[in-house]
Amino acid sequence: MGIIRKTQAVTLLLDEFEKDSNAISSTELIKRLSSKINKTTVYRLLDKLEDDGLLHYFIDTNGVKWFAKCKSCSKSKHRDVHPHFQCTECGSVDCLEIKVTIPEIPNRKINNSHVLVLGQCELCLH
Amino acid sequence: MGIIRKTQAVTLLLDEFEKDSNAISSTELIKRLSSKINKTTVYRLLDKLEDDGLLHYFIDTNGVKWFAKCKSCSKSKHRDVHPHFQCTECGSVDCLEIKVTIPEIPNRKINNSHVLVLGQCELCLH
DNA sequence: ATTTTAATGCAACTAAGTTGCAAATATAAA
DNA sequence: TTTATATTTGCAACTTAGTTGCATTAAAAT
Repeated sequence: MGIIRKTQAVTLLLDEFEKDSNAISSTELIKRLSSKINKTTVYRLLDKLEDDGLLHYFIDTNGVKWFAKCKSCSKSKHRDVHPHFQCTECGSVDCLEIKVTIPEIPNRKINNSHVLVLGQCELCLH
Repeated sequence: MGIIRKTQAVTLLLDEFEKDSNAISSTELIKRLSSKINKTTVYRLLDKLEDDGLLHYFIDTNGVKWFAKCKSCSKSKHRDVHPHFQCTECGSVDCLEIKVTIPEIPNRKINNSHVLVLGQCELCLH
């Protein structure tokens, strides 16, 4: 079940992703919006927006959930096929445009894959 | 800080990984060992054994932490470079022997990468 | 304007994981 | 073999992320 009504909370939440082109963790979002939206609502909206193909998420090596805007997903074809990058210094996360190929595996059917690349981001490199 | 003394708890914990060649989630381990080892100890040992290069872990798309035996890791060179596979039907997880290549990315330094492949395992395929 | 139905806030809850500290136990020393 | 010392363990209490049920609010449809 996705978003049906365009409420204030929906607008406020999506605004955060306009401001910030990187991925945002769910806890960070809850902090940022705490004065305006209840955390329960934030969790529920994130779920729904992910359902609708407007956001996608993935989980980093610490178990933290990160959300980001989808660029070319739809409700039916919602594949966050792109890898994500996390800086081991500042912790920031963003989406990568590169393509990673997973080889076939005998006796298994591959449906999807999640790739998280760890390293130093542009800012922390200098 | 790694394992210094070979206690009963260490033996019991490592036994679980002998019995089960697949990866085991931390919560599953805590359940299995609940009558013999306190959960605090289980968490602490998992940390230490990971430190020592005897176990490695990764996190699945639900945020669940899975541990597995290392085959060729050491304390200094502890890289779980291999991808992991999770069956979307039964939820089981294991280590893959395949090699996945991550291309260079401009303006970033790649240190490591985590690959999780999702699909149907050998058992669930039939 | 009124009705219908989705969305929200709140409080209480669950589950995973952590912390501090006292007691137990493995190892080294005598 | 016993004693000393330092690591490991269990316990209880805590933290933090995320969830649930339900009454209230606010979109949107009539």
